[in-house]
Amino acid sequence: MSKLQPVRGTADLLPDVMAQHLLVIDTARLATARYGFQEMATPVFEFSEVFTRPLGESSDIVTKENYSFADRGGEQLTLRPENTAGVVRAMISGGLTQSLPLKYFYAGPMFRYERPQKGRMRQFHQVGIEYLGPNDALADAEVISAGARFLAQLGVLQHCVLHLNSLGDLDSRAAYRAALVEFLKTHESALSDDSKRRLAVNPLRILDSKDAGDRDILQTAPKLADYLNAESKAHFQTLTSALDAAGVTWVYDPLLVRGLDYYCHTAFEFVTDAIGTQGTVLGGGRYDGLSEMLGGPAVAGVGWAAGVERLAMLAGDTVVAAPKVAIFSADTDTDTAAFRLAETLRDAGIDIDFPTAGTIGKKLKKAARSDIKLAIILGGDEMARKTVQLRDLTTGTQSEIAMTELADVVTAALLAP
RNA sequence: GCGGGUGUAGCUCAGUUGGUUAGAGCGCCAGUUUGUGGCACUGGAGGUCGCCGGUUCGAAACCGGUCACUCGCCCCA
Repeated sequence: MSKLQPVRGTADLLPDVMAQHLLVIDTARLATARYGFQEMATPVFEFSEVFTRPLGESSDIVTKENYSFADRGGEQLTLRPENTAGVVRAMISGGLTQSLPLKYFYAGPMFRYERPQKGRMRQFHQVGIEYLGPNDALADAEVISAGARFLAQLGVLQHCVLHLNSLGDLDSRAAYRAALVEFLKTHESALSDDSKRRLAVNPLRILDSKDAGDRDILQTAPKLADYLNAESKAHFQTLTSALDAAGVTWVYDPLLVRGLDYYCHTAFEFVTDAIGTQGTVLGGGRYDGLSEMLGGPAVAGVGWAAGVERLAMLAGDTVVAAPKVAIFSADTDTDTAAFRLAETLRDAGIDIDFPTAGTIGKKLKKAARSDIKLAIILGGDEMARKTVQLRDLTTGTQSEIAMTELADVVTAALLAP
């Protein structure tokens, strides 16, 4: 630590930014509540196995990306890099498999040890939903619709494109993976270095390689859609029909994949090009294999997570500060009475600022530059007459109001446009 | 983890081929105005030039390292 800085990849959320985050979170909470998703929370850390067991062979994630540490008791713990595993763990450890289906909404910080970029922090924030129990494609449709509704209510849906793909069930996936590996082996020498490594570790990821040479090779590669069995095709058909019927627009993206073994059927992402390379703003899919990989019963699930920072950037400065009211004591003699008046107005349901430092001139100067719109001024003369001066700081108009009428007059003034 | 760019006041930035006390605008504080803001004028505070080392008579400037930010790659549960 040098020169008191926040830890790399973390940031303070000062009120302006916090207001944007809260707008995103509140919008998500309201939009998903309309579908019956209920808010819950899991701990920000778990036993490391909760996150490592479902990952299988997959590479860098565990060793390179997790924030892991041993506590004083020697337990190996990890700060949650995402919330789905925690929610499924909560379902298993709480015996909630007796109460299926479950529809959960969550919001909170996540942690990944990565190189920070725009829209990519080491501590970042997500909102998300998980729909546990049904394996029906209509559940997928509902989850995706909830995501689209959330983005629409936030006012950013028009900047996003919904990419949709089907990974098929376990059998379909395995068959395709084998065919893809066989094909790519014949072109291995022409693949990029990164993709040569992926071929051994996570071959499906080669499908979304950014390397131009890789993309050429993929032109003639076997297509995932050709390896879907009848059930998998039916699942995708049901989903897309439901989305079309509901007016949710989407594009088929055969290269959209998920590397981990517990994913199946639906994979989707809402993507934007408005905020840089980290353009996925909300993404999710079906994860029927996850519960068993965590040691629980077979429980199907589908859900999504969305990045609060990225959405706040997309939504921009849509947060407007509410006008405020402040009380100013004109003399030290009236300080106590002004303080009491502030409490009286707060009792009446009005938000009141009570600036204390400096002369009335100083205080009004500060107030004029802040979001304070109404100034209530109390001095000796007003005290004697049981009145106050009510000054509108935007227009400069001022009038004397009887204290008994003050709450009503202020309330009316705040409601006026 | 890999590569490019950038670090000078709270913010946005000047700073000549290396030269003596490092500047501007905005913001902040105070006064002109001891019961009333915005405007104006006057004054003031605020910097180890990210940090460490090197070259040099002399470094904010040149070189090396390091840290941070930023853009991209890897990864993206």
